Amino acid sequence: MEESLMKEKRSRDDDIGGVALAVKKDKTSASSASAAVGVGVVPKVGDKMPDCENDDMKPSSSPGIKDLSSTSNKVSVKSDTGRTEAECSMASSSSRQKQDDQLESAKAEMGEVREENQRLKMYLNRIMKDYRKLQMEFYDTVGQDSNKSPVNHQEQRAEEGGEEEIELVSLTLGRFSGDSKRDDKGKASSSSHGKEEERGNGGLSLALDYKFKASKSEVDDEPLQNPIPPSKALKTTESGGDDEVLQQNPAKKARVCIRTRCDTPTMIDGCQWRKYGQKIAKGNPCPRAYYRCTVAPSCPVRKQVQRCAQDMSILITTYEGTHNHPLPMSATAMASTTCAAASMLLSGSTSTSSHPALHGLNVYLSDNSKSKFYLPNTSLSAALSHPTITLDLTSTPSPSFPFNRFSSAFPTTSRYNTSTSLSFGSSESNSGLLTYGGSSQQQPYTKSLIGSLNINGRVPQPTIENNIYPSFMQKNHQRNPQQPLPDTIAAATKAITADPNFQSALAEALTSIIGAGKNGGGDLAQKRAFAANGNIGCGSSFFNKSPSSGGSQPGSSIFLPPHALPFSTPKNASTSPGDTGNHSY
DNA sequence: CGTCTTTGACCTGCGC
DNA sequence: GCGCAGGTCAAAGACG
Repeated sequence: MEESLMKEKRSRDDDIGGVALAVKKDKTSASSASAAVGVGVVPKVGDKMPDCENDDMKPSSSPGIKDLSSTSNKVSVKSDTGRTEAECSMASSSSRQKQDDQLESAKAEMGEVREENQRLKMYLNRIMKDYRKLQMEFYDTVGQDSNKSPVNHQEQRAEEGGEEEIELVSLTLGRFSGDSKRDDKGKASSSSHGKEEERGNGGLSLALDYKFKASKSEVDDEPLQNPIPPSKALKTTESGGDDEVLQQNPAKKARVCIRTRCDTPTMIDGCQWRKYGQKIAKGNPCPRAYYRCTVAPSCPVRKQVQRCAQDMSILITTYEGTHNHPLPMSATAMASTTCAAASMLLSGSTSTSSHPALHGLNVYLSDNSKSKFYLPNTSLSAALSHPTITLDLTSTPSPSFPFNRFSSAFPTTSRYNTSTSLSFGSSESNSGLLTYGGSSQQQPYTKSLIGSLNINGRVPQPTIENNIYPSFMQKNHQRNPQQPLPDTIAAATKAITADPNFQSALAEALTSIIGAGKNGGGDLAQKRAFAANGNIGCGSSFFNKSPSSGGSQPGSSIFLPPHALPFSTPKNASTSPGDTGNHSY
């Protein structure tokens, strides 16, 4: 709204400039005409431009519409064309009269434009005032709610302090503009590497965005970093890191671990992976599979997939590295999220504020002092050689989480003695996939999913064959009546993330958004997502498509049947070639 | 026949 | 220095 107004205002300003330019143009033409006369060119009949050459008639840099008249006054004096001064004076007089007319009309026009501009300014100011007023009301509401929890209390304190971030939840599909830093250092590998990176910088990225409005420079936070310092493999392919990464985690690889409930062998994230190894890790009877990105031959990104020892239904996928190639559109969602998580991890941030893609995902950060930050359900650890951030998509946020859950799996060190967990909350859903349909068509990426998802309180359908998008808030109220969930966006976020079907629904919604516009399927997907009784359609056809039907299914998600055995990895378990993005994990 | 997975061997880092 | 565990390599086999 604000932006459009500014645009409009700018447009008005341009109009003003156009008028001024037109005036100058007239003057210029007059000057050139007079100059032509000066060299003996006969002016057209009826052309009342002065016959007298006059250097003063040349365009002046001054606003000087009045200059026209003033220079016209000198015409008769300086005339050297052989005409009498009287003739020259008559011509000058008529010319001056015409110019005066033009001047008057131009002045009148400018006056009108100025008035309109003033009106628009007032209108803009009024809207800005209303906007701020509403903003303050919203903050007040959030502040009241935040009193009920230490997490929100901190937010309120931040608001009151005026220096900390003030949160605005928005789930956005947007472009990341800040990959510029990532690729600066190491491009030992292919020469096209950098170009691809540059190309990718403008690509679509998709993230759950929890923006801190009114916070200085937080929106334009640092570029998404490559969380992975160079590994042995990376040394020859890419630098794998920026200075900050290297400074903070020298010789350490940052990883983003994602826990999902998933019956499929691997989490389908839209990227192409090739299995290159498998190991039985100590303490876990389930083998750990090692995958490498095969979208580009030199891509250093790896991922590890392992079942949780405690709960075999939980799939733990660990990403590391940075894609040095454009990503399939369907892979950008996961890439952005994990990239943001890694970025947060590597920036050493104990606040989510610097990583918008993680905001709104109920992230707790905790340290030894037991003080809580706003990072529930995200585990952050550097226990081993790699700082790892865990995004937990499996469970409902718990106040005691994650310390009990991850304490054994991710022992902390003195330096990174923090536990951060990020939860989408899906304790029941068995669709751990985070698959987003591919599409090459650009969409109005910056959408607020809060609005777009159209949460309307409908009862979710029991199966994915139907619209499964539930009333997250209502459902959450029913499930946890003791938990106050006030009617605020923060509460909505909490409710959304706590809902078991959120993953699927969100994935579908994002699929719809991204996939829309590429073809009919995309449009259909969008319609499914945003129409249909206000529910987010969880397009059953998408989820029922077999992965074997081809890796390139624009606008489709892939749902592997639950009977698939863990680690009986199908070929092309996660493929989605298509459009490009560029992301790091 | 090309691609991918499997799997044992090898390498590397870390703790003792 | 040694052992352990994680991670990677590469040959062999499977599959379409």
